[in-house]
Amino acid sequence: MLTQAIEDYLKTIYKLQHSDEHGGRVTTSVIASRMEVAAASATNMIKKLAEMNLLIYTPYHGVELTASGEKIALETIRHHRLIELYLSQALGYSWDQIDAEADRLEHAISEEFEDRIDEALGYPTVGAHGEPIPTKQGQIDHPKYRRLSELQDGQSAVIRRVSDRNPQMLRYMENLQLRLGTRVEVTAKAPFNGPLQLKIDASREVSLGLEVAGSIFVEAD
Amino acid sequence: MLTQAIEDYLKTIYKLQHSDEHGGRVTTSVIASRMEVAAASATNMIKKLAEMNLLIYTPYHGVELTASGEKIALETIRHHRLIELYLSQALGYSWDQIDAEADRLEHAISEEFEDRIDEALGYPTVGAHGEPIPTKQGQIDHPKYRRLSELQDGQSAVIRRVSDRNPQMLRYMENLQLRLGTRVEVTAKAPFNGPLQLKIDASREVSLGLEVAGSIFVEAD
DNA sequence: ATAAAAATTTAGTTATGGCTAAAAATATGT
DNA sequence: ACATATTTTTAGCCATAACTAAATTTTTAT
Repeated sequence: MLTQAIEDYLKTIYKLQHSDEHGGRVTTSVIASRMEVAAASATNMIKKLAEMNLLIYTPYHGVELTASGEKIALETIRHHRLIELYLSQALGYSWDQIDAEADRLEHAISEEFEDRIDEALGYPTVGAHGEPIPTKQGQIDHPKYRRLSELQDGQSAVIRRVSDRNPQMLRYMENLQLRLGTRVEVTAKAPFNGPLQLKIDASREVSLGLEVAGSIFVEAD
Repeated sequence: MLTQAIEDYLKTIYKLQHSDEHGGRVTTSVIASRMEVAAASATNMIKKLAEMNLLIYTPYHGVELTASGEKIALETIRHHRLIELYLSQALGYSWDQIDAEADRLEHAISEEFEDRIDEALGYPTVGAHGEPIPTKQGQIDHPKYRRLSELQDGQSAVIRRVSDRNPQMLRYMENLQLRLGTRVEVTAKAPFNGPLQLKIDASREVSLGLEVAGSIFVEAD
């Protein structure tokens, strides 16, 4: 049976596998910390998922999803991202509210619901924060955008994705009108990991800390 | 903590208390049968709910919700009926599909979601099958409609509510275009619990079995 | 009134998915 | 290289909510 917990673990593991942060190695502690459970709890679930052939588990060294594990992860992620987009497009939710709501709804909806909101949204390929939405067949691409924080002084770019990890940060970005598709230009970069000066939509100027700039992914010209 | 199971039991008990079928006495076996669990499972949960002061439990004789139990039940029912209506109005679901979907979603949505679909629907007071929607404050009225099966030959009435218990029956009704607000006239009643002859919207004539007619609630002229 | 039937509760088991504490394995620093 | 620190696993426990089988209570029928 596919419980909510199983779907959550697989989703988390998939995202960890495809994030550049951990160098591909997805360990018990990283999973436990993302899931906000004790390491022992993660070990237990990992053993169970290995038993179900949803991932390959090398004790003490980490996990890797199998094809069927990845399939379930992508279905869950598809649900999540379609729901997020629906919440923001159809029900007027703001950027910072959609993730938590979708986290609960993603396990409760049927295929029917998935199909209907997919249709209502016009078969979108990109979610509310700019993440790719896996197809029903489990296809997904991983466009490599640069972090806004990596741009050089004078470079101009368009916002393509934002990290959805921190709701407060999302609210901050929204207040600055940093949205998907917004054009930004780095007009100055302070030294010693200082903030960067940003021109938004060729009009307003703001100063942006590196933590925020590192959570914004852009396509440079 | 309010688990899904607790909400489901309270909702079921509330509905049983307010149905005319069981003469007010809500017993373990009735609850167990509606919840589709073993009687022993129902006993366990009832004891737990009594412990939580959500109902008054007289062993061997049945249960009665307390004010706080009823409040939770009505919140759950409100969620359920708003979701059902949203599924049918905004996403084009048919009568027979909405109950099952809402049964899962009702436990997953936030107050925020409730408020937003309430607004999107224009603050409705009646659900997709004609049931009253409790207010946010927990108010609800119980209009007493007559069953279509109780009408006499020649009587005319308007459909105000249908039972949502049987999806197949709901599909059958939809096929006959028996909807909320539809005018029906009993043109003949066969003896020995036989079917009744019905004129729908002053045009089509159909023969309707008593089981279906008993699941349709009308307001007679 | 009492025996049989039906309903209900009790007792004990199971699966899920958390937890802590202790043991074991791996990684790190000198 | 080896002692120490860190990570991971094992062992054992807890809560939830289901189950079956047996015991008990209530209801029904004679």
